[in-house]
Amino acid sequence: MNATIPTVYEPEKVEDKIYQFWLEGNYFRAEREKDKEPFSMVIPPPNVTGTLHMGHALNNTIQDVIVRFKRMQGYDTLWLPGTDHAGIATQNKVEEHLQSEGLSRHQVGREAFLEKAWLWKEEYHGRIIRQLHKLGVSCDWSRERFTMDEGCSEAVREVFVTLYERGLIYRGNYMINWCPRCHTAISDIEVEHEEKPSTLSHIRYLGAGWEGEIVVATTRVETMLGDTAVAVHPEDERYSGLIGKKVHLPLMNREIPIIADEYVDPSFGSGAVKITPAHDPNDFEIGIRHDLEVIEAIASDGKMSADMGNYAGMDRFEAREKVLQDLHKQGFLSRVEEYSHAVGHCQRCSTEIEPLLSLQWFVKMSPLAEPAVAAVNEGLIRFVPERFSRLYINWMENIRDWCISRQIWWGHRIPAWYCSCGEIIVSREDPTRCPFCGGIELEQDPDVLDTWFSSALWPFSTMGWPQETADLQRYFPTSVLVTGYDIITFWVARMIFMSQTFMKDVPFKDVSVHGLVRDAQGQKMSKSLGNGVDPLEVIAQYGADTLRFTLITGQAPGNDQRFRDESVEASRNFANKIWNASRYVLMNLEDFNPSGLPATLSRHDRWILDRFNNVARKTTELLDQYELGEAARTVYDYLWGDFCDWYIELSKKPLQGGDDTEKERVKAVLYYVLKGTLKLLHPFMPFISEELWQYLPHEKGEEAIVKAPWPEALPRFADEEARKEMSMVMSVIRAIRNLRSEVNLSPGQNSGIVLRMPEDYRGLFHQEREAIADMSWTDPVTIIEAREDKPSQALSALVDKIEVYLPLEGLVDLEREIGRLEKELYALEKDLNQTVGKLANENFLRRAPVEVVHKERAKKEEFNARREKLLSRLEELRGMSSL
RNA sequence: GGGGUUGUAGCUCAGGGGGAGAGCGCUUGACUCACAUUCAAGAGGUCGGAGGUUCGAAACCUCUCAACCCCA
Repeated sequence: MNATIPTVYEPEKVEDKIYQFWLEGNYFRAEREKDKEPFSMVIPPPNVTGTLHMGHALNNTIQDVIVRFKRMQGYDTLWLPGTDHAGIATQNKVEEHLQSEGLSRHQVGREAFLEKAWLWKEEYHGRIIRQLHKLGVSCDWSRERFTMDEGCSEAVREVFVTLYERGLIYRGNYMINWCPRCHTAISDIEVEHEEKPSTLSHIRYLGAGWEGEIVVATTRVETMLGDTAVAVHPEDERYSGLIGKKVHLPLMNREIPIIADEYVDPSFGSGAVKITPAHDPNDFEIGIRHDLEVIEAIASDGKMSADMGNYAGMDRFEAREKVLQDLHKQGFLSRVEEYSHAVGHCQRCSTEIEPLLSLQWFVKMSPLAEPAVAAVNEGLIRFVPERFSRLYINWMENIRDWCISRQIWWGHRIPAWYCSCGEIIVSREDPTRCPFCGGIELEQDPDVLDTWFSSALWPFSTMGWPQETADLQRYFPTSVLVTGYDIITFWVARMIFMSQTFMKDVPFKDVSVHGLVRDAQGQKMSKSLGNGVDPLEVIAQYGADTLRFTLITGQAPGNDQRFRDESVEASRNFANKIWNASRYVLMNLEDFNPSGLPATLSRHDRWILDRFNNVARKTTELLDQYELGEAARTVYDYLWGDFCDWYIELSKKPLQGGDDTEKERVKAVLYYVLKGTLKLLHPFMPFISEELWQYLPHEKGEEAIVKAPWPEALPRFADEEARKEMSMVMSVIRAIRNLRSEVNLSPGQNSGIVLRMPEDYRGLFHQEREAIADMSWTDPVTIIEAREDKPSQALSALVDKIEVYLPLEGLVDLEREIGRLEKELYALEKDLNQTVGKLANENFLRRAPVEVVHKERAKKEEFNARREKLLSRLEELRGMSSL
């Protein structure tokens, strides 16, 4: 059977089969096991708009690593999956689709449109779930949720009504960000600001009833049609006499007042600002303070409104040009200059947003923000890395009310009804008659809620709230949330205050924040640039484990990473390395019955067990700290460097030529270490580790690695002696290889080697003679004592107090050898001087920790010894060359 | 304007108060019975710049330059 294992790992033949095996075994199912500690997470629900991108792949891989680790550690784990209805984004997609059939949503009608949207959702939902399966994530699919399913919708309704009852949701006429293309209001954070070249136009407003003029500057000329004041700073002496007087508004034939407000920056431009309360958030605030008239110059379709005279019905950008021309013609344009300023764009469709006055629903934020800030300040919630808590707090402390109504159809419809008597009814049940007047002519608000409103409830709505469920009892609050820094304000912040309000608790204890996946050039992956790498294609070509390992090792907590083909190949090679290391072990494990480790172990065995011990401890610590990249690299280095390059190589001789006890011993160690290593690897590379696990002989209760117990560092395997001795032996082997390569000896070309060393090293090296010979392709290895003669013609090296000689009668290029040794001496003396300098410093001796001083002394001694040996060797060679 | 991140080998990046690291690339040698998706050896860096703290700084602090990001 083992002979049938291919020499190259073929993920495509393994992954689907293994995932099926896990699903059938119900390994991902959270069982509310009372005897275990709970560990829970909710997935950041992917949008049902499209397909999984690299960011999803990273986010979900991180979560999967964490949850698999915890599951193996014996926690009662729940990872709850689901998807998000993504209001505006999905609606746009469905509308686009309709458009391709020549239809608009208004032609189709609300009901039919929603039917289409649900069909869309079904299709893309299925696609996304299949993609997550491909990634290998271990979610509890029996608990999958959707933000618009019945339960989540009930939660949304409950929250809306309760907040309304508490006066925390209100309807008001306020300045909102309007997307003329999506035809809906959007919240402040859905606006993306982009610096753009533009022009700053200076317009002359002539005094009305007084001589003179005031010049105001604006980038949005067309809004002047809606101006209702000119503002100056109250202490600006230039204008002190004019406050309260009026100016004539050009083109519109209106007179508007000159007002004084602290908001005005007197150092900017002329120090006078035109005020358009209907089209600028700051102007709106000033309008309220001064009780200014509000004139809407631009309508919600992005065209000039009906009472804008000549400009009525004109597109806002067209109107800008026209107004500018007219001002110029009539002599009101003082000058126009180049200017760069930030323009708001719709996050979903990139249309320039228009600040508009509108009747919308809002969540009153200040009472909610305060405890939400406190939760982080008091450490109830911990951001990892810590710096993201500052970002969160900064945002929360400057928060404005949250506009939650959206003028679209796809989403949770606002549970508010308007009665002909003028009253508003907000209710948990759909009302049939008005409780105020008894009337039955009720009309539900046509708008739906911001998608993030339902996402904000995700950690508890998915567990059954508002019902009191066993899952809530058991798994809430969740243990950790894994998310990208780009949605801390959108999502994380809102979950925190909603959870505090309705669950009287934080939604999660830790927030593990990761960065973005960029392309190889460091640019953000985006559809418009076409530089996105499809995770599914990477999986198809290299396998899911490879993709996962690439994403995890490329990652430093909270930092962006670049996705490069070279890294993918490195991970693929690593997977192959694991595969072949396991093949080697399996090939040697025929007729092997696991029965624990033997009592007597060789130095090599003790060494690899010590190494494994260390790696298990370090990996566990790093995973506990969400340092996934470091953890993965730790396993990589150990598996490739220690296990493959050294232990496996060292095991070959005993397995081929050793006696039965020796063979059994090495097999037992190989089996033990490989099993442990596969376990350490499993969270990162679940498929290959499970596949190989299935090939290994099983002990009872070990039928799947998913459920195998996480390796712990065992004190009895800590072995400093083996560590030290092997380190010396390995250094000698490296030194020999080095010497041989100096003279281009290939492994096939045998050579003897002579090791000269002090008496107390001899025991160790006699025991390791064979290993040294095998690992450095030399034979015989001769060990002599310090007082014995060394070979006359040889290359030499020094390891600690051991002299290594590669005898090469008549073949030594003396000049070259002298040059090599001189170079070594030079480097050595540099180190030595540094150490000597330190030790000559009294402050160092007095203040540095004792261990450091000891270490420095030992270094000096070692360097000196090496230096002396090098010098005498050089002298000798120079003597020979002068002959 | 406010806040943040990054700057370490040719490239991409880890690391981090006490002897500069990895992968890829490059040079040399090897089809060595797990693996050429491999093995062995090597070259390559005053750790962006300047001050400071310290016995000791590439690491901590301040300033500075550069690139990027978020918020107003």
